[in-house]
Amino acid sequence: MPPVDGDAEMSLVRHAAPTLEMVAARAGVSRATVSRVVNGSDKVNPSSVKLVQAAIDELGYVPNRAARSLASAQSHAIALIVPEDVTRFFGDVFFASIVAGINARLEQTDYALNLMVATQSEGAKTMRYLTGGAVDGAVVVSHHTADHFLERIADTIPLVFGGRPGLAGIDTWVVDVDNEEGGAVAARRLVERGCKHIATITGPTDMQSALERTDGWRRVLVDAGLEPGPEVDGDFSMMGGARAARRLLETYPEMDGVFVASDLMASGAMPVLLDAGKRVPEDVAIVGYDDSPAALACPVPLTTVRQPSEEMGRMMADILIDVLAGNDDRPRSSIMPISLVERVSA
Amino acid sequence: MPPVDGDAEMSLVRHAAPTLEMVAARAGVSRATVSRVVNGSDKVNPSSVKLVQAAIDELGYVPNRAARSLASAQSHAIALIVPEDVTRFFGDVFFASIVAGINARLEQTDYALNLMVATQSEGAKTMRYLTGGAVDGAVVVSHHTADHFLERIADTIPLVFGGRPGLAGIDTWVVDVDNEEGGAVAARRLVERGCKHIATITGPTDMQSALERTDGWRRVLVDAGLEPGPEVDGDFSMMGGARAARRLLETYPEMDGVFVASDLMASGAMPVLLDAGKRVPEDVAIVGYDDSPAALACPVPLTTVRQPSEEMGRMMADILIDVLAGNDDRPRSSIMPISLVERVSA
DNA sequence: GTGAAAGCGCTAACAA
DNA sequence: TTGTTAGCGCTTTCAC
Repeated sequence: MPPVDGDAEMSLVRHAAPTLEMVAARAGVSRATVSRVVNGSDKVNPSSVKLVQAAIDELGYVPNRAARSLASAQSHAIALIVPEDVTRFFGDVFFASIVAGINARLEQTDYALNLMVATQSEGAKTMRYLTGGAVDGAVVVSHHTADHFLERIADTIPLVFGGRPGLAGIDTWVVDVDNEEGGAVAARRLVERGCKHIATITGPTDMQSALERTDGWRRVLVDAGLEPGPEVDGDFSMMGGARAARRLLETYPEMDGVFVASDLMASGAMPVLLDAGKRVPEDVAIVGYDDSPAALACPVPLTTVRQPSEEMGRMMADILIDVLAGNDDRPRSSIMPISLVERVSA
Repeated sequence: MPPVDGDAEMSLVRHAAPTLEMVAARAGVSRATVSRVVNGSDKVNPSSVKLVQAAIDELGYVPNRAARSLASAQSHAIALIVPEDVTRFFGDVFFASIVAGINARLEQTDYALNLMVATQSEGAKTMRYLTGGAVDGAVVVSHHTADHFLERIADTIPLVFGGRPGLAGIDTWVVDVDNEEGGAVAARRLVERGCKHIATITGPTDMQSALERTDGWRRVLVDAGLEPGPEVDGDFSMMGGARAARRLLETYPEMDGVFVASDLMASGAMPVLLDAGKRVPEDVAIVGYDDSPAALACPVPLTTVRQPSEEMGRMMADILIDVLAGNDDRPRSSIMPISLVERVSA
């Protein structure tokens, strides 16, 4: 009983996937040689290479990942670990861009990206997966100080953290943005415009990134010999931004410049200021943060601080790939620079 | 030369991962028996099961995925295909929830989720990956009519489409929402409230989902013996919603109810109406769509139509898993019901 | 530079 | 119910 056409159906004859052995036979060389060509070994006779390439093209050969992984003890996959609610994670444009960057870098390799959402209770399954050789390394992206199970993972496979500082206890690679400098750049812009009474609408005071932005803003004002204006919490939300703007209008009417620590808050604040009869940027200049779509949706196009989120993703992937290739001497910490996107509001 | 401690470093002694064979030895049974236990075969003596379980726990055994895949010709991985820009895709809360649902269902299995972003040019690499046995099946999520390369993939591995209708030419599984009914539910709410002059702010007229919502809205009004009010394009954006609201205020001042086809547009429109002195819901009732965070951020909490996006994701994964298990008689099309979230605005 | 041969860790007949 | 025996398709020494 020949197993050849065992499960062939009438309508769908599925050709058996070509194997390395078939390529070897077709090209008239050994399997080892084909393997060398496929993996780009330099010690192969050019003429053999040509033969093998032809056979590969002709047969449409694609190496079997499972077999390759088994033999080489490498999965050629990396995990994207999201230790958080997926919806909130992906709803954030910042993270979405990071993923885009990771993906962009990975596209140049043959690494596959596995999505691992480490939900509340199920840390155990994730652990088994990650430490069981399913992936060669992982990228961890999150707002929060990460969970402790990551510590144990970190000494099984290489980890690269992104977005925010990771664990205190472990020594892995971290890619982050310079929030302090972001706030500083925004403030500098306002100062250079000639603003004298500069306030800020901040993010929640229990978020590290928010605090750092405010620090940078304050530093520049002080350095410029200006009295820093009020700091009002806008909660990183649109409504919060509007509320904060109203408050500033009351308590700080002389305000002629304001750094709003997220574009979303700015898109809530700006209409309030306009409604109050302030011209933007003539009467009050506004600098936002994020360079999100909201920045363009504002009544007056928003000058804003851009975070290189996609580049961050690319960098994270790049580091991991490099480490996986054996170059684990990359710097442990990479702080990405921010930049100012100049539009109309300031 | 014993290979045992070949690459052990001073600081990091990595124990060799326990294999099935080691478990078998520890439990005093054959490898086949261990395999049966691991894969939940029912033809194993309970006492053997207990022995094997103990050995597994003790050794911390985790099956090697590569070996399993190679031997069983199944990857135990499925792909999430995003034929679109990642940032835009994940920025959409609707899709983010779908991914959450897919993930939730997959968590109950040992399928891994591979993220495949089929970017512009690189269809070829994706093709090779998908048809090369790297995944057992795939879930495709997108706004758009999908690309043609998916057709070729569809006859290699099972595909489940979600979000919006997929290709015309292929016969696979589709999970979608009932947009027409969504518009109808919204309109019905307005009618039942006693509104007589009901307008709608629509999405872009070149999007299928937007058109269907308007159709449902119109149908209900006509059935109720009401003259449908104006349909104004709000572009699915906040600014567009505000613009549309202003337009309605001018051209349709008698308006006492409005269906706004996305919460984002509603959050732009509502402030305009309030500013014009309209009370919500007393003077103008508003029903939104999406049940997104924006619905709660509105000045008046928004009554809105909820799409079961997470359930959709779960359903998609469920279908795929089922099909992969051999039950390919699942209905080709699953239309998920929408529901009304009742808050204050209508 | 090339080939032969021995596995990687698991599953899946088949025998017992 | 259990054990034995072949491989799955690839990489990788090791001779040549």
